[in-house]
Amino acid sequence: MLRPSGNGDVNRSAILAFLGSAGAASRADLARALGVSPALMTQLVKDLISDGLIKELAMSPSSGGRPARMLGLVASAGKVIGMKISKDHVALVETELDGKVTRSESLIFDASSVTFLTDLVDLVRSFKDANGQATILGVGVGVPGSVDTQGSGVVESALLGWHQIPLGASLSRELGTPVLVENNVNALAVAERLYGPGHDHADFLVVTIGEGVGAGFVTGGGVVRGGRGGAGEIGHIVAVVDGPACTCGNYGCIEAVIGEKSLVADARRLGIITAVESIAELQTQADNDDVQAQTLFLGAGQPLGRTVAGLVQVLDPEIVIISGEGTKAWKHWKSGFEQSFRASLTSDRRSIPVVVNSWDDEDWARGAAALVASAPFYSDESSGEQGRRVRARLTSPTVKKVSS
Amino acid sequence: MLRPSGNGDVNRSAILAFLGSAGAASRADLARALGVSPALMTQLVKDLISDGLIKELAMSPSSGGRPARMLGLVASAGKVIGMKISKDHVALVETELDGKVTRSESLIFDASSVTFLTDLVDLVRSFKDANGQATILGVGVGVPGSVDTQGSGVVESALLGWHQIPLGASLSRELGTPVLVENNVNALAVAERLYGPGHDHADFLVVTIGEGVGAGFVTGGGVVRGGRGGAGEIGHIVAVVDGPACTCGNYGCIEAVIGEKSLVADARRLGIITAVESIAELQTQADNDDVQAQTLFLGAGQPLGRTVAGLVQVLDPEIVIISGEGTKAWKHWKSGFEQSFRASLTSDRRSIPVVVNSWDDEDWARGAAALVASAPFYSDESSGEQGRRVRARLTSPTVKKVSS
DNA sequence: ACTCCTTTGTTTAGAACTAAATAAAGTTTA
DNA sequence: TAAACTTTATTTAGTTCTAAACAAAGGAGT
Repeated sequence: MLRPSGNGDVNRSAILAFLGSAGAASRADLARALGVSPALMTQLVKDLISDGLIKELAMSPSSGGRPARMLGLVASAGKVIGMKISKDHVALVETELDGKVTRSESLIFDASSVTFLTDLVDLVRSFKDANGQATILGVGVGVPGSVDTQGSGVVESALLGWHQIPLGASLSRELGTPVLVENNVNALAVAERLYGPGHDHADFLVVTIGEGVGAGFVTGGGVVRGGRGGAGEIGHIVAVVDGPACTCGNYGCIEAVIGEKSLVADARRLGIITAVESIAELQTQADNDDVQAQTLFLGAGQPLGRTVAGLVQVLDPEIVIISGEGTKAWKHWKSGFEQSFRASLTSDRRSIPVVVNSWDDEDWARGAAALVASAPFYSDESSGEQGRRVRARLTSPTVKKVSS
Repeated sequence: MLRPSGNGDVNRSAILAFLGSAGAASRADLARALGVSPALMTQLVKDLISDGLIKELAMSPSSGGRPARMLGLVASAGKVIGMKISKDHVALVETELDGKVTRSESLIFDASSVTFLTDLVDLVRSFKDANGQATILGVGVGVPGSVDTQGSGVVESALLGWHQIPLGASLSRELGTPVLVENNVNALAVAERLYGPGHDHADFLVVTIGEGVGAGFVTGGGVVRGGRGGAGEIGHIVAVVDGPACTCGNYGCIEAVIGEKSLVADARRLGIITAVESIAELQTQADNDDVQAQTLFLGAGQPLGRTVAGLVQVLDPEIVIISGEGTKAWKHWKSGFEQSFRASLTSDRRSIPVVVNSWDDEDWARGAAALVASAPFYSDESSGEQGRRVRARLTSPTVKKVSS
C-alpha cells in the first residue's frame, strides 16, 4: 500500500544490470531509464566508481547541450543460469545479463523419480561447475505449474506430479546461490519485458502454443501472478463445449483441442503422418503443401484465435506476443488464428498487434534465466530474499574480483 | 520502476480516511493497517493532532501488553459524491467515507444529446449544492466504457456513443472539486476492495450481470486496467460460436446470450411474459415456480459459469464476487452457473468461493463514490493529480473548519 | 563574436522513512 | 511477589530520495 524507503541495493544493482544488458550509458541515460533524479544518479555512480565496480569511459558527442560522459562496467557483471524443467528432461542455459546464451545443455531427468530433487541439484551443480570461473548471479527455474512466489519457489504441478514441492529452498540451499522459480510462461513474459517486444509496453500478453498452451500477462509493468501463482493457466479454459477429454479430467479444454498431442493424434487418424511420426513430420507435410495437414493447423488456429480474443477483452493488452515451440509452424496457424481472432474482438481492439517470436529450443530456459536478470530492476515483485541476494551478488566487490 | 519518495500527503490523508471509514483506532492499529513503522506513525499522528484534525480518545483495554490510546477525527472528514452514468439517466449518491449513503437521487439524462456535457455538469452541481454545508472531497463517476486513467477521465463508450470525451477534466473544472472517472465495474471492484469481501484479499474477481456483463479484477491489491483502461470487457467474449447477433457487431457474445435484453426477448418469444413486460416480471414468474422461466435462468447460468471459469483459469483470484442488478434473480441462475462453473475448472481451483452481493439500485453510484474514498490510500493508482487534490482536501485544516 | 537555449552533471537543503534501542504499562508465570 | 514476557509508543541515528538552484559545455541563431 504505502511504500517503504530502502531501495539503495535496488538502485545500485539496477545500474550494474543496465550496463550489463544494454552496454555503456551516461548518467543522464541511466537516470531516465531507471526513473530516478539526476542528483541521486550522481551519488550512486560516485559510490559505484569508488567501489571499483564501474568506470568512466569516453565522452559521447553533444546532442545540442553538454556532452555526456559514458559509463561502463569494470568487469563482467556475472552470468545467470536458466533451467526449464519438463517431465522427462531439463534444459539448461548460461547467459550474460543481456540475455545472450554462452552455453546450453539438455539433460535427461525423470520428474517422477523418488529422488527427483537430489537429481535436479546434481544436474544443475554439474552444469554450473563446468564453468568454474564465472560468477553466477543466480539460477532461474521455469516449471509447468504454479509457484507460490518466485523467491520461495514452492511448486504445484499436475504435469510433473509435484504437490507443494519446496524447489526454490532446496536448490538455493544446495547450490549456495540465489534461486528464483516461476511458472514457465510467466518467466517468458519476464524475458519479453526485459529483452523483447514487451520492453516498450507496460501491458502485454504472452501466449504459448506447443505441447501445452499457456499465457503470461504483464500489466502496469508487473507480472500478474494471481492469488497462488496460478494466473495464466489458459490450457484448461473450455474452448469446445463437450469436446475431447483432457488430461485435467475436463472436456474441451483448449489444450486438449489444439495442443501438440491432439494435433498429432488427429494427423495420425487422418493418415497425414504415421503412427510413429510426430509434430515435426506434420509440419513438414504442411510445408510441402499437404492440404490436409494445412487444414489441420488452420482449424487449430480458430479456437486459439477465439480464446486469445477473449483474453484481449479481459486484459486489454497493448500487444499480443505468440511464443512457444508450436510457433515453428506459425505460418500454417496464422490464417485460421487471425480470422477468428479479429472477428471475435470488438471493433476498438481489432487492430491490436500480434507479434510472433522466432522460437529456439533454448528459449524456455532463457526465459527462466531472465527471472534472475530482472531481479535488479524490481524490489516489489515476488522475488523476496532471493532477489535481494541476487542484487547483493551484483554489487559485491569481492565477488567481482574473483570473476576477473 | 524504482519508487520515488514523497508520500507524506498519502500517509496523512490515509490516516484520516481510515478513521473516517473504520472508526477510532490506535497508533499501533493504524501503523499495521497502513503498512508503516510505529516510529513514523508517532510522527504523523503528532502532526495531525497539532493541525487539529484528529484527537486522542479514551484508552483501550490491554490485550496483554500496554493499553492503547485510541484516536478519532475532530470533525467529519467530509462527504463523497458518486455518479453512475447510463444512456438515459444518471444515479447519484452522497456517502460518508465509510460508504454509508446519506442521500441519493436518480435523474433523467440523455447521453446522446448534443448538450450532454453541460447537462451532466448541471445535474451534479445541483445535487452537490443541495447539501451546501458539506465538504465534498470529490466526485466519483462510473461509466459503461473504458477510461484512459481515473485522474484524466477521457471516456470511450460505445453504449453512450461517446468517443474520447474529456469527462473528468470538464466536470472537475466546472464543479471546482476533484473528479475521478472509471469504468463502472472497475469502480465496483474498488468498492469491494474497500468495504466488501475483497477487503481481505489481494486478488479477487468481480463479475456483474444484468443489462450488461462485465468484470473487474484486482491483483496484488491493484485494479487491472489494461493498456487503455479497457480491461474487464467480458461482455463481448464469444460464449457461443455463431450465436446471436450482438450490439457490438459480433455474434455469440456472452452479453448477447445472457444479458437482460436477451433473456427478456427469449421470455417474450416463449410466452413467459408479454411483449410489454420486462425482467422484473420474468423474475416474478421464476419466483412463482414457472418452470419455463426457471429453465431460462438456469440455461443462462451455464455459459456464464463457463466464462467465469475461464476468467478464474486466467487470473487465479482468491474469490469471485458476483454483482450487478441481475443478481436480484441469482437464486434462479445459481444452479446452472455452479454446475458448469465448477465442471469447467481444473480440480485445484474447484473450491474457489463465490460470493453474491445483495444488490441495491444505488450500488453502481456507491461504487463510483468509492473511487474517491479509496484515493487517500493509494498514490500509485491512476488517480494522478485528482487523487492528490482529494488527499489535499482531506488534510486541509481550513476546509475542516467550514464543515463543522 | 556574442547571446540564447539545451543538455549534462553537481550541490544544497530539506522530506520521508526505517531499524534498533528504549520507555511505558500491562498480563502471565513460577 | 518478582521476573519474564507482551504490547504500545517514542527516541535516536541514520538511509534514501527529491526539488531547486547552480555549474559546465556544447549547438543554433543573429
